[in-house]
Amino acid sequence: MKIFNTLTGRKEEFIPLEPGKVKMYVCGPTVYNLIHIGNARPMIVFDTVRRYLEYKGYEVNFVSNFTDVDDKIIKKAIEEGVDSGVISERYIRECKEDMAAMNVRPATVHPKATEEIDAMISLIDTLIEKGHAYRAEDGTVYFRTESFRDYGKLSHKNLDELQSGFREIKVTGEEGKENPSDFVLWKPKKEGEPYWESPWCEGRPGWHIECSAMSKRYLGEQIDIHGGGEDLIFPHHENEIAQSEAASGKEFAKYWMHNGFLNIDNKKMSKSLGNFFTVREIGEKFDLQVLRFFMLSAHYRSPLNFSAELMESSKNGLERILNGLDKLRELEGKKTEDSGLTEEEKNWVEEAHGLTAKYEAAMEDDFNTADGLSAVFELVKLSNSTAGESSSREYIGYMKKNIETLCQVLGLVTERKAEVLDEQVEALIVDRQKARKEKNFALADEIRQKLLDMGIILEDTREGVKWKRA
RNA sequence: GGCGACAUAGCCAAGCGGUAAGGCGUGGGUCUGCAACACCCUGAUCACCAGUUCAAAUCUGGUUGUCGCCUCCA
Repeated sequence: MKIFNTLTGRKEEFIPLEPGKVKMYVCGPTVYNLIHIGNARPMIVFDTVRRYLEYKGYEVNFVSNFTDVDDKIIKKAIEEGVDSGVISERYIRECKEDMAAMNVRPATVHPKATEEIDAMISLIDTLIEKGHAYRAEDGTVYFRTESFRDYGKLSHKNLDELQSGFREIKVTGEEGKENPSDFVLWKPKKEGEPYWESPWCEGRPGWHIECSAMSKRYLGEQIDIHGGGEDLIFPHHENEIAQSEAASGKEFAKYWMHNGFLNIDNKKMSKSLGNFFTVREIGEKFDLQVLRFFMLSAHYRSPLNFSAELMESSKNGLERILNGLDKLRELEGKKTEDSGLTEEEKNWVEEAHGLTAKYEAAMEDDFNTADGLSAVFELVKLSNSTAGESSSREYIGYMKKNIETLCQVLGLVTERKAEVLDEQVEALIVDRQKARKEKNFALADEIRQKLLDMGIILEDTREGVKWKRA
């Protein structure tokens, strides 16, 4: 299995620190509002990575944090006149709901920054002791970037370049820094803000130290994979490396994975441009499985443009897979006896094996879900054109299981939501069937239109009448 | 200003040196009372220019265009 490592800029063979086990950490959202579809991309991407690793037999310890102390959360709390904990708790709850709707599995652990302050203080303490951090006059603690030789190794920049970049920017309120590229580990409280006691001052942790501390606490000093959006490469991940490696003297993460951005109209989403969608908003118009399918249809490192048209197209594509599976389930339900694979079916099974191999090869190559998905489509086509009434039970079972498994690895829910039709709808369908039998098609069409108005789409298949929600 | 990514059919998107996967859409056909589903058929020489090579969408150089990071950000 190959993974593109931002650290080296190359695809590398994946070798876990400990055979059979994978330790991964993915930077989670700051919970000050409903998550947007940009936040959803890393969630879906890394959930898929995790699923594939598990499919390969790895035991995955997956940690993803919630940043629940931050300027934006505090601002919102002040606006609403509540404690900041009320805000963060609320949006953690909402975020988990959105994740579930996207079929993103909960992490093994979801640590919250506010519950890990002790670990952060102790890490900062170690950094000060080792000369990698210092306390300024006002109690702010900064990381001394010059003390860390490898600073810039992830973003492939050196301190000189960074500093020439910084020259363009006015830095205010940070006069206590020895160097403009030093960053905050601990900052003093301001009036009305939540704070914690520390050896330096009453205050709160800087953003970067959170992830270093939580990763260390739940996964140890060294991890296999660290993931996040590409915008986190600098400064967030660069700083995490500096903190973690300066403190432990060991390589922090072996593989750094970064997903590309989700754009709207080819522009990064931002509130100022007004091109901003929450997952919740999209969920009102589409099943969020469609959003997941959409995101997996491109490589995770490519930028991906979002639009309603593309969602519509994804919806139809997903529907094709689901329809194929429906057909197999129908057929399977009718088969009661084993008859064994026919010679012809053996050939098709052989062909399906080849497609499964194609799928795996795609996933092995830096999680090429777009290519993996194409193999699923080919499998669906094979199934659609070969499985029927006369197929053996083994063949139908095999095809069904195969497609289902590959979809599950991608986190696509293949089961239709079990919905019960109310009696009225049920009765209308019976009436329509009766009308059809009597060749009273005018009445039949009238009933079908009536059902459509109620949001029920009918399909007359060889296996009988099927229905689905619009 | 510094660093980097990308440019493949109407749209989305794989491919990473051996002669263009897949999906959506369009048009035609088969099946069906009709519709839908499904199936069959239908489309590109890969931004442009130059070079390396027996062979390039794939490598090199240049041009143009788009985007990102350098500041909170997935």
